[in-house]
Amino acid sequence: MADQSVSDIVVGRLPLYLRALDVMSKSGQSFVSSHELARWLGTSSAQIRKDLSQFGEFGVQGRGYDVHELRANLRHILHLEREWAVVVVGAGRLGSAVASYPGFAQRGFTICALFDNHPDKIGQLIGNLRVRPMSELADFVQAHRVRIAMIAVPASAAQEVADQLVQAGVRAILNYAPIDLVVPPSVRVENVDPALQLQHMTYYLSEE
Amino acid sequence: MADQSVSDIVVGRLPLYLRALDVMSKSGQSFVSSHELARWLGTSSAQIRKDLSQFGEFGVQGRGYDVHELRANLRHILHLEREWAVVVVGAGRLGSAVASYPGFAQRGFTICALFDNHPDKIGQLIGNLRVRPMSELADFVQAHRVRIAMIAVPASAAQEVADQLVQAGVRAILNYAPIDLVVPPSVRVENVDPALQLQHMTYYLSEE
DNA sequence: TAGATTGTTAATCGATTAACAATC
DNA sequence: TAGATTGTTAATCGATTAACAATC
Repeated sequence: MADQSVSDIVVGRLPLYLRALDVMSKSGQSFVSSHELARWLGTSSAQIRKDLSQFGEFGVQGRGYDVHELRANLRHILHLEREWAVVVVGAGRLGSAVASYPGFAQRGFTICALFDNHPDKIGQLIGNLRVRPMSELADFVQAHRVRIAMIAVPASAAQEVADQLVQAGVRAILNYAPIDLVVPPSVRVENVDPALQLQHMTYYLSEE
Repeated sequence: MADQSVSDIVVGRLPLYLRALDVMSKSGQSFVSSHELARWLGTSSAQIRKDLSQFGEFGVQGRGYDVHELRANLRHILHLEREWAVVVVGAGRLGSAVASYPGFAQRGFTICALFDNHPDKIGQLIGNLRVRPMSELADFVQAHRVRIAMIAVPASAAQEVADQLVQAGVRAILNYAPIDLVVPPSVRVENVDPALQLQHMTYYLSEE
């Protein structure tokens, strides 16, 4: 009922619920029960009801949840009613791909700048962004009040980049470098390392 | 001691330990204590010792763990002593980036084929791979005994691709499409959806 | 030996599940 | 009203942490 302190694990499931609701909404479905949503997502209906109940009473007994309304509520809870500006650091192969990936803009994240420290990269046009030198990073982040950054530099440079981003005011980092960043507790970090996910799965694959 | 049935959450941490050991190994460190590893990874030493103890007794009292030896043990446990062949389905922007990303090969995953069903794409050279038509998928997977696939097609096509992959004998899928795949219990799926991770973090960002 | 760190047990903590009264 | 599904409580389950004897 009150959201005085919701577990991070519950918060992490909300975007998943939202993604499912987006699809249902597009397909014109107007109501959904916790059972149906659970089947869709491969969880349990009890978990969905429990999770949602931490933030309010969004359902209707006997009917389920209004898809459009629940979607709006989740977007509000997750602060997704606004556009978020994001900077990308690293304009190599990975950084370029990340910066041009249309999936971010579709879900409310506008990539507004791309930084690199390599002279050959600076000034290049990637997608519709000109690569900027690292020396402009702090000023840019402050001037545009950017709160979110993605790191796509080699592991050896990632921590230093993270330090600079935090110093400049970034509060959330999506880290593509295969290394554990050290940041103050007020800054969130999420890691993307698909090779790690493959290595998790190979445990279950028998040797040929 | 016995690995009769280790929780998936523990298995998922092993690649993280391995990644840290790779770095330590390269920097020439020969022993590491659970405390040091925990500091490095931002976990607790008790958790590391508990996790590792599920698979054997790898440490030495008073000294810690031999970096090289523990690394070898983890690689063995995770079935990473061999190269794994991987196919990528989807040769769009995302699939191309994924197929050319050198991070997979570095960690033992060889991308050996790239498939797409779009006539314009088929035959194109991406990195050193020629894009193959979907019609060749099943034969290729069977002939080369491929067990791992990555899906990088639009959400609307992902489930059908997954069905074909499973049918052909794939046992582990890394899914880049923003949708929950339905597969038999013998097949593992891991999802990559960075936008979801951003949406998780925005919860903690105050409105401006 | 003295100091350090493991592997493991027991205690704690938190998350998931089951069940059901409330109610649309 | 009868049927369905919520929100919530209590019970279960599992994961993390603390502590320490064993031992290098």
